[in-house]
Amino acid sequence: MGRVNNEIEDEVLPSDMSAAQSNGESYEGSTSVVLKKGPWTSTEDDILVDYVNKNGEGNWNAVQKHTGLLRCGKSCRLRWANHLRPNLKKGAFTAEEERFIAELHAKMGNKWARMAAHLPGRTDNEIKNYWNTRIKRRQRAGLPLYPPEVSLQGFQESQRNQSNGGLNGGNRMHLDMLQKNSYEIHGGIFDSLKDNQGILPYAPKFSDVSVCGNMLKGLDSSSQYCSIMPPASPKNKRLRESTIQFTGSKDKKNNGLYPLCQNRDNNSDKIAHSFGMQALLDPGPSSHNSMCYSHSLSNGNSSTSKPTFEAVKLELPSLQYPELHLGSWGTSPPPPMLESVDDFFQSHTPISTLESDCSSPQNSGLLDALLYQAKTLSSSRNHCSDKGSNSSTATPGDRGDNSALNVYETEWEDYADPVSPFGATSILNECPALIGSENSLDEQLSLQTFTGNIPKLEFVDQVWTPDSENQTLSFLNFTRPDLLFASDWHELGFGHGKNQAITTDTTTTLLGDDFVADHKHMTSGTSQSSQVWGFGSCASAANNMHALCHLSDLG
DNA sequence: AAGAATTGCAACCGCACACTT
DNA sequence: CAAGTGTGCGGTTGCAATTCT
Repeated sequence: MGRVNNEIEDEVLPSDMSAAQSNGESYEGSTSVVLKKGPWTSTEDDILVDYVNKNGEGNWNAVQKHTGLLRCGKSCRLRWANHLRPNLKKGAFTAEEERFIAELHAKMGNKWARMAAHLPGRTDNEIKNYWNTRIKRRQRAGLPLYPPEVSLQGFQESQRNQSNGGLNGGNRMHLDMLQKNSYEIHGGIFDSLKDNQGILPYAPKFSDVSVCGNMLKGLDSSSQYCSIMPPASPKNKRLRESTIQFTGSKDKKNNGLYPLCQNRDNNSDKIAHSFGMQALLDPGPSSHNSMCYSHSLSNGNSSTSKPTFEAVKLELPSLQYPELHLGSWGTSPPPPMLESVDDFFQSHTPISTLESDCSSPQNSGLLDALLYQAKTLSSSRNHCSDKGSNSSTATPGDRGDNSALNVYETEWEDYADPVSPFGATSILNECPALIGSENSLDEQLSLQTFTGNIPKLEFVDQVWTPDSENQTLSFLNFTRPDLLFASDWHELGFGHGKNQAITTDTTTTLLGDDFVADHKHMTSGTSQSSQVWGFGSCASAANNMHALCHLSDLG
């Protein structure tokens, strides 16, 4: 697309301003100099390019003085940066770029300039436009904002955070290291970024500070994302990092040595941004430390309270939809089924994250994934009644084969601006139950929202790839949504190896001993994979969740 | 074929930070 | 140290192109 530029007109220095204005151009400025606005002409471009070639970038306000170009400095800079500078890559984003952007956005949120720093030849404006378009597109299609592999990566990293006892607010994953595998998978497309590999030993050290407490305490409910919430702390200074991003491995500051003190509040703020959680996280003393769904109890009425983030802006950091279809919360009429499902999964991406990247067309990129998912969703509507869940259908092998999804090979970033949704917040946001022992009763009871949305899962669950689905359908002949949910929840986070013990502890705390007993029973009574016990125990877990929710209703 | 609606992009705007004076 | 200036970032807007009805 693109407008037909009126570059042919070449009215750089219009002597007849009224004529130019009639062409949709406008002028502004002081009495001495009237600056032009609107589309640039080729002549203007030439002038600007010539000026930059001679004088270099910067000092944009001098352009007008030296060349007579009737453009303000900001406009010149923008034009240069977005259209005129060399090595700009024009045209549609490639599949790899799209996927990479998704990854970056999941980690950074709407930090377009920083994202652009990772995409040579692309501008922040371009990425921003692309992303906004993508949001609309996927929302229309009722699809998750992030591709499954991105979601899974975040989920697994979150799990890893959990298993490491928390994440210090100032000790962040290094983005570049975090994405190491992605770069490798993307096959040298982002070679420059590979320089970062090996700078740090892949496993960073974590502090023992509880991520829940630490992050939540520092959460600055900036009004940027929720007009309801006044800023609770002074605005953090913006960090100029775009150049740091470029420096890659050569920049020690960006490689794990960032001062912790600098980031604490900033971290919390950004993390909250990443999750669109401000409203949820800082509603005031009464709800302190309440995580997702805390609205359920914020006013003592678990079922009728309205969400506190009605004014959430469109920032979508991290595995979150910008718009949560708030109508689906509380007692408001639910939105159309498909969107509801989708929204649910924005917040609980783990369920969809296990879709095998190897067996689906998603390998071809986000657009393909979009088409594929849309098709699948569409077809699922016709089959949802005879198919069980799914999320467990991604086999351990699926995960193991996908290096991009292997959290244990990812690196931690020490981002000065840590907005990674892949921090422990992710898991808190996506799986409130996992918060377990560290959480308040509010959080546990808030599970009601989970179960309340469960019936919607059936559709989205069908997104699973046919292959993996077939493998496990025999186990999944459930119709109870809570079972489906629970199985998803369990299978995703807890079904494998070293995580099981942690999982069991956590869930025991939350869900009670009978859950564990059930778990043991299932594991001892069958040789099936962890998927099986996952289902069985999750049935129990789901029941307990229901009980909790029921309690909250009564309360 | 025509009008309406939607889409996608370029550019602008306001704000905040860094640097200079 | 405060004011002024330059720069960059993220959000928003305007509008041509495209698609839909």
